[in-house]
Amino acid sequence: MSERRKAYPFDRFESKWQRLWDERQLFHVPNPGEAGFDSTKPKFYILDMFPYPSGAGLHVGHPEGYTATDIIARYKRMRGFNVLHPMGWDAFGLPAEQYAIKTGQHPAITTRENVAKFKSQLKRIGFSYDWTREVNTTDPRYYKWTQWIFLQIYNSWFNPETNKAEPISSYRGADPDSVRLAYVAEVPVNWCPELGTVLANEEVIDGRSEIGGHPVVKRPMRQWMLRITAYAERLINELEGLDWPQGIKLLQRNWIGRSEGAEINFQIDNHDAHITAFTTRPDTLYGGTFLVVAPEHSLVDLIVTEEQWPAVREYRERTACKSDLERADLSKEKTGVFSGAYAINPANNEKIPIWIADYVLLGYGTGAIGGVPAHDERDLEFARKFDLPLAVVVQPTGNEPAIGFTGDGIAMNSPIINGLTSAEARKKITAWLEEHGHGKRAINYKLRDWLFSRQRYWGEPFPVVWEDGQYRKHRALNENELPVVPPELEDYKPTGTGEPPLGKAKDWIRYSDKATRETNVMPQWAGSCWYYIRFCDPQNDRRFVGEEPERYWMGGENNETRMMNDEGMTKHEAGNSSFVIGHSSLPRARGGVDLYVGGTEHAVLHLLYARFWHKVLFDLGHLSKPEPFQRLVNQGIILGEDNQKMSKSRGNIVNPDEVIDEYSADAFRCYEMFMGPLEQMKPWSMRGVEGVSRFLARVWRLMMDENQAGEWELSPRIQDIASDKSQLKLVHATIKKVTEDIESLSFNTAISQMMVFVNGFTNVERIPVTAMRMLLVLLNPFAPHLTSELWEKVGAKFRVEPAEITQQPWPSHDEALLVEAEVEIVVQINGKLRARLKVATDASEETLKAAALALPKIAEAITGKEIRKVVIVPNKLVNVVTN
RNA sequence: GCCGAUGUGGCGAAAUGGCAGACGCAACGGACUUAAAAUCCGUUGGGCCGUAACAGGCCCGUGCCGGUUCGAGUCCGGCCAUCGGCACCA
Repeated sequence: MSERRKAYPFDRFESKWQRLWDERQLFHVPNPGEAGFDSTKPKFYILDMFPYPSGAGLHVGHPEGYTATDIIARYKRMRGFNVLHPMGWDAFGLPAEQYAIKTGQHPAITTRENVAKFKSQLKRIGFSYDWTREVNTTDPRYYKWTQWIFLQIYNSWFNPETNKAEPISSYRGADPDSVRLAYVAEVPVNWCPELGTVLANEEVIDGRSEIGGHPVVKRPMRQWMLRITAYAERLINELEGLDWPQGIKLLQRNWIGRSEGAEINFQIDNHDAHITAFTTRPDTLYGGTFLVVAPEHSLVDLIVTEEQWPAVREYRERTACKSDLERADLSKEKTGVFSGAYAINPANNEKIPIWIADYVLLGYGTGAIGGVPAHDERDLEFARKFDLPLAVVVQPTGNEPAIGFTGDGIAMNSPIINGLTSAEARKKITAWLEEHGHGKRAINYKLRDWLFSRQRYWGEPFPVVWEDGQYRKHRALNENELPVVPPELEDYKPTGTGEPPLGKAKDWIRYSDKATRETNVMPQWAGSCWYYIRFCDPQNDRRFVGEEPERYWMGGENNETRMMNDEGMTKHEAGNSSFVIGHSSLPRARGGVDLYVGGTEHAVLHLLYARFWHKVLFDLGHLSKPEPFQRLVNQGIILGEDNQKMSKSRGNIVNPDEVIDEYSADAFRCYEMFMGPLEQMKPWSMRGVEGVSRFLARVWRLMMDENQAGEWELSPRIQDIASDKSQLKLVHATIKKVTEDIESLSFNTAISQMMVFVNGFTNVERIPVTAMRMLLVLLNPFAPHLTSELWEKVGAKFRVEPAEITQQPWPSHDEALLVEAEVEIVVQINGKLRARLKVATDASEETLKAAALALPKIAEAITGKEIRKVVIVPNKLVNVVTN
């Protein structure tokens, strides 16, 4: 196999073209004001999710999305856009640090090596990135600005009046630290002993760490938090205008988890205090027969009676030991303990017992609930376990039993709201509660504030110091003190105590006589939260991004000239004619990245965090639009040949390098796209690669012959002659299909059409050079090396300007050439195909009907039957309906 | 349990409500070759009828059941299966 001759001599020219593209800086796009910037062109910002450069190198999943965006980037350039298509490295993170722990090698070295490997692999595939814009999150010139953004967040607060972030100086309250968007809290966190760090909720899956699958326990620690919850409402509402898959929007909405209801105050019997409970069903208030508070609730200490203390203490200790996994285990029975105290149900003034149970979570709502066993599954289960009373207060509208009915019905046994529908009842009782000072309308979110510190080495240090003795008062550094560079360390191991590894760098920690540095570092998400902004102006050392480049690349909302250009650009010479095809279906920019392609795994993590940061920076006037990514597309996962997820243990991993060695980079690219729809999950097939490589070889041999000496030369079949009618039709049908399919990201069918084209010219003795040129232009975004080489060969004999294929304008098709004089009409009887008919195109309905009924087969079939109706679709079919 | 996506030949897949299976893979047959590989040409959803052989014809078929329609892979309702997400969120 390995010694088999290559299907075509790609190994002789692929690296040549990659080198030439580099040398000629062909894909470098200048910023406004820079040399070579063309302001008459519209912009298009097309972005990939930048990778974490792991030691294992690229696998075939990465280049799937990258190939799709590269095709569009190349296509858009040919359509006359200024295309921003950058790549960089999300290089902070655990693996490099773990490697450092094992070997003592500094993570920066590992990172540099891995980046070099990834970069060379990407270059081998022939991606047209503007490498002058490469960024690396671990570069001090980059993370200086990550730290700067943290300072912006730290130095601002969310003003509920204006519904946006403002400088902290505009806050009039007593304690600004209590409202900062970045704040310190002693919170129960997800502590992972194995990794020696805390993790965000998003990084914990089923009570285990997402990375490594180690157990995670709850433990209170001093942590930096970002007040993302302040933006919950906007993060939901502003999803609306984005061109994202509905599923991803839904995932984010569910993650944020908005629910509307009421907070109700329950007076504690014999105490001058009350417990506030959140509920989405205030209409069931009369059914509340007990109260449950979370074990960690602050009022527990106050209300528990003498005789109940031992039981409560024991219960609290027991729940504290539980992992999240155990606590969330639904299959297990509910647990809880009576506090000894009672509260008053404000609706009916009844005394109800207060229980303590871990099915109530401290982190959601108020950490206390009113138990309504008749109309809530969990409360019902709890009530049955501990023999608490039930009260039915909602009458189901159907035949369901009232006990355990959780839907909306009619309120009953509830004097204030009897007879009302649940929706009406909710409104009325909430108004009643507000009126009597027993509660108020409230909205709650599942979304928690973002736990933003990590006890690690390989991350961005916080630009913060602690003054007045250890951990007393935090103070942000000045901008001019950035970047804060992490110290060199001998030993990167976690301390195991929760004290971050940076704590070992005694000299570094000491900031001044009375101040020490913060030793936590930022999570990996920090760098990826804004890299797409930095790409607009990556070399800027005075600002995180220049105002003009930001406005140009992220501004969106095309002005008149841009609109005109977008349309006008399609007007190019195409074969023998010019014709403008329909407008682009890729959306017009409304701000932000025009197209962002990446995996679904980032649906709620990266994409939510980045939106949050973007909005803060927008509010503070640093950015021109409120959303970072206008259009999002998720590529599907590529499975192994065995239809299983690719993994080392299954031994089904496909290495791009090997595929390229054997079949060429172009075949690799084309196969990745030919496999199926971009967004679909699909299995790899080496046979499939071979098939696509055969197609590319056919393109090669269409234009090249091998002479006696075994050298390839331009085939004498290629001649400067006109295409015949059917060839012209094929050319234009292909222009149309390929253009439309690229616009709709249907790359697989675009390739199919080009296969049809090539099949049509196989064994043709005299091939019109114009048709071949057209094929090369259309195929160029998919197979840039092959088409560049052939373009050059063809150009050597038949001169054409410009000499570089990547600078060719994209053609448009002539609809008139697609119309045949005659069309075949399908004739059906009662919807079943019975005959075919050739008629002149655009024949009238009468003509069609007459011709169809005159067909012997049809005439015969309808003899003796009544024709009830004849359906006629011009140029398509005739359907005769009989009885 | 809730939410979402998907379900079409031996396989990857195509199909503005209008000829189901384009294109590719695999398989089979043929040409070229001493032979093979490569290449080129052809056949290829299932069943039945038909013919000496072609030609030709009929029926069934897009997970299952029903509906709308002259006509449904496509639209509507209900199931089933697979995958993904969330999961005591009050």
